Amino acid sequence: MCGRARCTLSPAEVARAFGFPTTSANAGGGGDGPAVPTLHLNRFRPSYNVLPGAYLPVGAMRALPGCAHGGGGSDGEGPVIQCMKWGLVPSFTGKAEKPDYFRMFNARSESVKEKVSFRRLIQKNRCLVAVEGFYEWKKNGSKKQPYYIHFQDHRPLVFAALYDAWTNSEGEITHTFTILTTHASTSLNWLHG
DNA sequence: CCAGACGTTGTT
DNA sequence: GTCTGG
DNA sequence: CCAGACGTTGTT
DNA sequence: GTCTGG
Repeated sequence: MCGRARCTLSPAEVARAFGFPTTSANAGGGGDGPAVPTLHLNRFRPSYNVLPGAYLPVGAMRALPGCAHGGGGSDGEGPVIQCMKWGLVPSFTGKAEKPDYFRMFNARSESVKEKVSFRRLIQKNRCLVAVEGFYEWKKNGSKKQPYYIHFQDHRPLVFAALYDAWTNSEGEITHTFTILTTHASTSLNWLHG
């Protein structure tokens, strides 16, 4: 499970985590950055306590509708880094509804292909999300203790995710994503009970 | 057919 | 948008 | 997911 | 204990 995370990664670190190219600090003269198109990165607020409803940089392979494959190098295709809100708000959500980012912030990979709300996104709406780590709470009697999960070498974690776009009654488009989960690794089993 | 839901966790 | 329940 | 509230009457 | 809000 993952419902709370830490992300203070720079755009270049995010790009590297996704395996996307970056500009060299030497050549540019102003420090390195993603060498792929970016969108709305200014909306990202680095935080040690990111929760659903907040923006995170997401990596995707953008393909414009109507140019599914074989188009030549238009800027509507290829890798892109875009800010999206954590917590899937499906495109079919009513325009007047209040978006609920907490209802679908995770999708079980074991069942994602069977779930009506997710399966339609698998082919064309995959994306990646990079964070430094995430939090799990352990119940000790009546108390809850948060633990921070991360790699010892500080390599970012890269989650598989699915995204969608929702348009509200004002015509504003909100991009959201859900992080795929899987069974806990054996080294984290102690945290799950 | 139409109406209504569409998810996850972790638990005894 | 797509599946389930009635 | 966690944190915090959890209500009614009758009013400016 | 259970629901709402973030």
